[in-house]
Amino acid sequence: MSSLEKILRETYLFRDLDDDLIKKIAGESKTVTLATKEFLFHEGSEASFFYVLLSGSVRVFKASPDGRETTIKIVQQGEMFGEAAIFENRVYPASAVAVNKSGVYALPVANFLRILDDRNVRNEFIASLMKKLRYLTQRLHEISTYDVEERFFRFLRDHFGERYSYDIDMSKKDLAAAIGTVPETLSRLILRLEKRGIITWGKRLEIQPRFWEKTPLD
Amino acid sequence: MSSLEKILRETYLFRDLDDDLIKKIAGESKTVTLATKEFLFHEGSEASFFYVLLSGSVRVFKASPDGRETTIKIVQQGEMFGEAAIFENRVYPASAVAVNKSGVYALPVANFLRILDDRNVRNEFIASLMKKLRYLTQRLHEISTYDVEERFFRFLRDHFGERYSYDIDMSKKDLAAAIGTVPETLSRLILRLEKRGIITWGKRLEIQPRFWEKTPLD
DNA sequence: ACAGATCATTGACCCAGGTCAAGGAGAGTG
DNA sequence: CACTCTCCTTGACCTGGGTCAATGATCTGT
Repeated sequence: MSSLEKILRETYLFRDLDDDLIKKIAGESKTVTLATKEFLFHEGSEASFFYVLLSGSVRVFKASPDGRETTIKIVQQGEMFGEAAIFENRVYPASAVAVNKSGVYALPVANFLRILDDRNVRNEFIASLMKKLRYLTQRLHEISTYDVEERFFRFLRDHFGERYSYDIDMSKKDLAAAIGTVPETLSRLILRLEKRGIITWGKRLEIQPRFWEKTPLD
Repeated sequence: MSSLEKILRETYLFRDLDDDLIKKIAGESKTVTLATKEFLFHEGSEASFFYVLLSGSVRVFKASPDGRETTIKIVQQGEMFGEAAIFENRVYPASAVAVNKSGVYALPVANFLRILDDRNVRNEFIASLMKKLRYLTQRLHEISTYDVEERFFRFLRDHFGERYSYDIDMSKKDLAAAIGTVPETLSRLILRLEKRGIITWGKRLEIQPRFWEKTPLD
């Protein structure tokens, strides 16, 4: 079993696939390594691959003609992305750029349509789509309902888990984008939270243990 | 062929299905009529059906504990909705309420899993999911990038088409929700646009023909 | 046709957070 | 080591649009 096959076994999308299918997929696809700030694809360009994130992290965003960007999601390890164009619209509806050094598994869409006949893959695939649907629905709700401070904590919890100490592996600029604001506002938020004694932002981000207990985010 | 079967033939999700499958589906599902403001399902309740809108329109929204709502989408005729819970999460992630008198086709999720084996249905289904994914992505971007005025015109165009005269078949309250604002702001927007001579809101909403030409929304 | 409820409009107020501008602090690079 | 970039921070400013409240206008059920 090649190393790529092993990697595939680890992505939940393909873990239940039988050996010959895995071989087939592995043979026709590839892994790509991305440097920080390197683009994987651009909104509007032809979508010939879709991806699964193996390591690092990738920011998916949309931009308007005037240059304003909306970060849709910071992709997490093991998640698939760039799949929105498998059928008709054969262009990516958003852009993807590496937030830091990342590795992705790239699968040609043409092959993928065939392996959708496999019931397990298909179900995993559809389940992934629905998970994304729920994510976007939730995000839309959060953006229009909660203020920056609440979005900040929700992002921490959803992205890193509910911890007391975080290793924030991205620039504050990217973090600001991830919670739907600008760096200035994030900077001021952090200052305010430090003054209130709720967080400390040194090498790592520390959150006062009492805090989560006081503010159940749901 | 029963009348329900005929209706199914008209929804693009099932139009390519062969006769015995259509019969099977029709036999195990039902149509429901909703009065204005009647709920079809509530966020968090068990999802045993998913739906296709046959007539009227339905508003899908999420609410937070404190009562604030976010309208995710005004469902259009022929669109499917409430499907996000077919696999794991067997509860609806949002609520659905009729904006005006509506008819929906309700399909038990249990049956649906079986008919996903049919390649055409499956492809239509996945294509629908991806369309929704693109919709939500776009909407997220619009909400965080464009102001109320631009969202107003984009909603008109996306929901009714690029016309000069509209029959707005929903309350201003719902319209305000649909573009992500409150009735007061919409009211003031309309006043402003009328003063500027861009629209007239009588029995129908009229837009000055020159307007669309001057403002290509993309 | 009446009463109560919901919807729409308008005024007054206010504030979260975006924009613009000006330094500083690293971090590569030649 | 100087030079350039990009990032981060902080101050000053301002505005879109949300909130609250009061008054009409419409609608609904009985």
